[in-house]
Amino acid sequence: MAIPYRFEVSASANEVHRRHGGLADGEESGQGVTVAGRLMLRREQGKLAFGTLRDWTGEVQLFAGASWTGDFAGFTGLPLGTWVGAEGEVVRTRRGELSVKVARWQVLAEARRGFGDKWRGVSDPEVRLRQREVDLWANEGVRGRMLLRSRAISLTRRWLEDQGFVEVETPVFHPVQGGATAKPFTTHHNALDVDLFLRIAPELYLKRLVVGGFERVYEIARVFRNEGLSTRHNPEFTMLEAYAAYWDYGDMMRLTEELAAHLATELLGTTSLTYAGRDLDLAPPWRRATLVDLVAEHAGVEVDVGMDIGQLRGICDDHGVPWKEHDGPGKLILELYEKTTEGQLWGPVFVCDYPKEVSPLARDHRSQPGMVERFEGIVAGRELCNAFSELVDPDEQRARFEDQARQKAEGDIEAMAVDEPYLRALEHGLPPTGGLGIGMDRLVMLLTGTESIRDILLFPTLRPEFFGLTGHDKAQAVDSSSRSAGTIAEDAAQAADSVVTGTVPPDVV
RNA sequence: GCGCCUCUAGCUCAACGGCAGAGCAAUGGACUCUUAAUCCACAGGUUCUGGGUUCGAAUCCCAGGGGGCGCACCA
Repeated sequence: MAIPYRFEVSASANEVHRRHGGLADGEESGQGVTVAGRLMLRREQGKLAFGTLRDWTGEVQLFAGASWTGDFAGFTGLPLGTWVGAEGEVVRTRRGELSVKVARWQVLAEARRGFGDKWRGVSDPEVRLRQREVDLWANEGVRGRMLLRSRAISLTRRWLEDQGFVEVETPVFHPVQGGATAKPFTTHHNALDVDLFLRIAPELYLKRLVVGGFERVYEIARVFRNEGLSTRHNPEFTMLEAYAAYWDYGDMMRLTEELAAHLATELLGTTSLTYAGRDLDLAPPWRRATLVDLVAEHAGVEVDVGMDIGQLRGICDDHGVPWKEHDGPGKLILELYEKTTEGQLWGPVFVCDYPKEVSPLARDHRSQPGMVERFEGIVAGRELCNAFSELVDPDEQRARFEDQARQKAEGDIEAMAVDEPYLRALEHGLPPTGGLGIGMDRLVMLLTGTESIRDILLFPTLRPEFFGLTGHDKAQAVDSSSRSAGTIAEDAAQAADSVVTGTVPPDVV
């Protein structure tokens, strides 16, 4: 059977429904269409056969009959999952299902592997995550969720551009670790013979662009952090960073809440969400509260960066918060907040004003000594964003970097290094600037109601497959060390045969 | 890294110390309005691996492997 090189589609499943939704039961439209997609279900009835064709806009029924369909026998023998192109008149069956009455059809791709249980789908995480192409067909809602992510990113770009922001691309390879405190991945460039870090944040390059006159700039940056995996962490993730000259962190709070509300309204039609079984309303304005006030509220204790270190350690002990000898007052207060308060905040809430000690890139607070103008947006007990009035003073920045470098020398691999090119840029003058970083994956999790980051990443980071094997197959292959390599390769081919599937209502987005 | 849970047919799952099963998929057949179509027939297994206990192990124990969740680190 010859597979064509192209196929002319005149209507998507969704378009067929839109154009012909008014047909009465048993009525024929008199209009022909060609449609294409995967055959997901098949119902045979003697000399009639019904098939459910799915494309990425939805589903439409194929209605075949021995008296009007070419190669009717072949049609009834199509394995589920086959890509089919079909041509025929749009009709509504007597039982009320809008259908393409198939005159001619052809296979556009064979499905040598099935999609498993057509009703229950596939639940094995190994298959769902490693073979996302299978998951997308087999499990309801997966494709719609992934498409929603795509639309969220697209809407974010459009919205920021409407606010006068310009998108840029800055280097992924960084010679100096900076812009955040995190463990980097390292690599090496041979021709230059230099070690490089994969970026943990685009922050410093973006602020250099503000120095260069890009007054409102943003990047949707894939960043990399060499840390653990969890339902909320993937080693590579997507961070939106935006910087606006002449703005402070208060302006950035407004930008954040307006963006989140805009996305929710556009994608879901409302800012009132349900997440993890609880109500969540993203409508602005979000609550603003200082970090120390929230600690007082949730831990029942008043703290201040001016307090005696011994007293703060005692408070940490009282709340079961471990501390280290070299932790200063600011670090202790942050630890206390993170252990006792952050997870309790359902939000959305802007937690404002952090200790200077733990914020090397944020500007001194205009009225609170020892604090900086920084906020984190907390939603559902998690950090959604982090933003500041940016530190613009090169001397102060150098002192903060040197303090970071000291911590690095003491063994803190997450601490920043002194970034001389960045300091040189600051010496050219960074105007007052507001900066913001939003974890886009977490924002999409909120919008899709998913509680695992892997549910909104098409291909999350996983342990690599071995010879195409996973799980116990791999164990067996390794165990059978007496076998030849060829045998293992054959086993791999068989093991890869695990297939999958299910039914899926139309996930029209 | 530590703790808990889990691994049975292509998929989803039963059997919980006594003959390893069902639904779906696949295969063969019946059926001119189906909707997870239905009906009949047929086929499908190293119960993750290795060891142990037992008259007898998918089941209990030990070790290893894969996966999940939680903790820690972090966004």
